[in-house]
Amino acid sequence: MTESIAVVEKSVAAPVWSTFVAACPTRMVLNRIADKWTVLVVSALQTETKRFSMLRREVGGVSQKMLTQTLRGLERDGLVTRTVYPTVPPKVEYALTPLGHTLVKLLDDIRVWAEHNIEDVLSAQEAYDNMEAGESYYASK
Amino acid sequence: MTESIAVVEKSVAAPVWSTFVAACPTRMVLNRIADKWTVLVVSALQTETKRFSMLRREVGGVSQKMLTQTLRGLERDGLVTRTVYPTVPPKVEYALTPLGHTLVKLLDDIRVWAEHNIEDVLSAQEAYDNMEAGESYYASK
DNA sequence: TTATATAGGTACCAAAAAGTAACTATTAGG
DNA sequence: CCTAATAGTTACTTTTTGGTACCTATATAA
Repeated sequence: MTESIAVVEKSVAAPVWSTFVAACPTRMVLNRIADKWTVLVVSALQTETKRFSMLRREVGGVSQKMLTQTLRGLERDGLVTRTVYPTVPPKVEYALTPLGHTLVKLLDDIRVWAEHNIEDVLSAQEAYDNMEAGESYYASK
Repeated sequence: MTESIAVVEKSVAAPVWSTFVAACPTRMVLNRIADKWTVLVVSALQTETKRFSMLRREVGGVSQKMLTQTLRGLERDGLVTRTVYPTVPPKVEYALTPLGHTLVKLLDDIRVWAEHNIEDVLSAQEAYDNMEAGESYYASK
């Protein structure tokens, strides 16, 4: 066991986030937004408060289980509020918090970068996939 | 099979990225940057070109396999160049491309948002975890 | 009486991601 | 002849994530 995953370890003035640390803020944010449904759910809530079944209809392909799981995670992180109306049948409304709205801006930045560079990435992938035959270029040495 | 994962499907003027689509640029970017090592590798290359073993030392905890895999992915997407010096023992240098450098800026945005809001998120988590007992607040109806 | 609607929960299964350990090639140095 | 150094590859195992199907409660409407 020569390699230990660093765990917080407030040691001597070291570059705290330089190695893999699960508690790194950047990593936490990536773990939050990078799952399969979070971005779609947040986007769906961007304009208005919505009920569970409405979200289920709008976010195509999501199962009940995954929608619940996603919403619980967002609620736990203070990005979404959950309001239960104890009626029959039940009514539960989900809404972005102010913090959740700032996250939308970040997602916009990602989307902008993505749309701006997707062409380059795709053509790079194509070029890479079309050589395969050891055409990796060597340096003159 | 009532729920099909939408696959491109250039249909009637529909909100193309509204449902889950693997080819969505935003999703591609998230898939690229959200794995366990990519951010760390890109960060390590931010300042200068580095050799494989140097990266392995700097990115604490990464295995040979995962470092190779991560670098191959970045190379395929045109974010990193790989230069082989056919010496013995081998020498291989990795460097960010201009496109890779623009990605660094995006990662900075994410890091800034994360560091700016981590306190709020952590306290929200704590609050959420400390109720558990059905204290979900009900609306007046 | 039975179906319907809403908002879930839970058990089980499949697929994907990541980790571990062992193996490769080559040449220089002792 | 044996070892070390670099940059990997491969097979196998574990962990994480996501998906499917079925279960709950309750009041109303037919």
